[in-house]
Amino acid sequence: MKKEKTENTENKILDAAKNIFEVKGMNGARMQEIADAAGINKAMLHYYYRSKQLLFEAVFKNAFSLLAPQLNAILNNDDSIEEKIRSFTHNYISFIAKHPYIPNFVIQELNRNPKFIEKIQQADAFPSLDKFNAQVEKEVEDGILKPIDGKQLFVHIVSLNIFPFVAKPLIKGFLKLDDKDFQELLEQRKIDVAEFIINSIKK
Amino acid sequence: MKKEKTENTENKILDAAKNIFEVKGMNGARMQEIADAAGINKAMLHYYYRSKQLLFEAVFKNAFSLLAPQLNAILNNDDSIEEKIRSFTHNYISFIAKHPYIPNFVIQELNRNPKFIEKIQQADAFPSLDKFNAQVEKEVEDGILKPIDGKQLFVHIVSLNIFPFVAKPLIKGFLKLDDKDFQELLEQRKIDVAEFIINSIKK
DNA sequence: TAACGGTTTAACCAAACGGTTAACAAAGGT
DNA sequence: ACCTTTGTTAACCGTTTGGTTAAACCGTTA
Repeated sequence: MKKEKTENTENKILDAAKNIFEVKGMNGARMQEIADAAGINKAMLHYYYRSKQLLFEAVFKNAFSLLAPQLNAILNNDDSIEEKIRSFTHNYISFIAKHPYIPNFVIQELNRNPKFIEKIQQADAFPSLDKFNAQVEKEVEDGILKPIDGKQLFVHIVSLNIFPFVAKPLIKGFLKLDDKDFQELLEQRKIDVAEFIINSIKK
Repeated sequence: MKKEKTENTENKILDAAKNIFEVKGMNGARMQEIADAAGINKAMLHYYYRSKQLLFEAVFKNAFSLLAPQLNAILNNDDSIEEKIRSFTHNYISFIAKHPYIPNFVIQELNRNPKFIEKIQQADAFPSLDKFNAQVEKEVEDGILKPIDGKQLFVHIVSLNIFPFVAKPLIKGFLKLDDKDFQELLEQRKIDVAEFIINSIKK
């Protein structure tokens, strides 16, 4: 039937485009390459998405919308800061292991065109730090945490969790690790990173 | 005189290429753009560097050779771990503020072509972690530090220091900061990051 | 001053690129 | 049966790309 065909082709395109764009970026990706990966004619890309730019934006928004809920989870639930750090660290590293190209893709493309973040900021699920900041402030007052700024703590958390994925070749090089060693390092970090953070901030 | 002219042109090319490549990457940069920025004819690029690839590699090695000594400083001097963390954090953030495009450039291009790191590993000044690891082990034994793996500590340190530069647009977006706010956040991190790490690992 | 070498330029080239077109096929409605 | 809409293809198009070429430029030297 028509409808099924349509959805199939559209999804095949988006899926192929995702794989190519996430690895090669906007500048490195070729429309012909995406068409080949999707097993269709190049003209179909334009039929469904009009231009490379629009196809790319569709892929980018998809990738970003996978990332955002992970952050929202830590920012807006009712756990204590300590629990949030533990669960986020564990979940995030597991999540990225399933989507290894997303962090680098998002960061690379946001650096290429920083205005993208403004477009996305207006979207529904864009994470807000307000609750997290207030919660840190309260736990500091209550004597649960040592004095610390919520924003800096947030940057600490995302840095420790995301950077190893973004800088994988660099870290593999410095530490002289093969792929297996690196995987084990990440596995160990699911525990170590949370301990490391909590160790530092808890009274 | 001939020699001076040569050096001038060669340097003008390398300088222009650096500015363009570091911002746009290998795929985003255009030879014509580099020639324009250098104020010379496009053919000169090929006269001096033969191909885009070779010009790019010259730029990349230059950038990497600025980064490496920063790491060697922390890894191979005779300070205590605590002193190393303090000086590295302070110096590194200052250093990158002067060369803001380098971390992202190096990481982006290493992800595009992970084999680059192998070429560079054979170079003279490539940092080695051996001394740092041994030192961490010793300070743990001596009861100065809580038990921690040197490799993980190293990843913690570089993550906390480098990631904010790489993910600048992302962090600006999440924290709703303008450029001035972000600059202040980085300035504050020169102190906060070292405190944060030491807080966690010192007995 | 004429010949030489390294340097620089304008013009050119083939390939690759994103995008368009026109014709055709398949499906649905009437 | 016929027309309309939607989906698909091959061939094509203009532009941009990295790279080349042949000739000119210019200080040096014999």
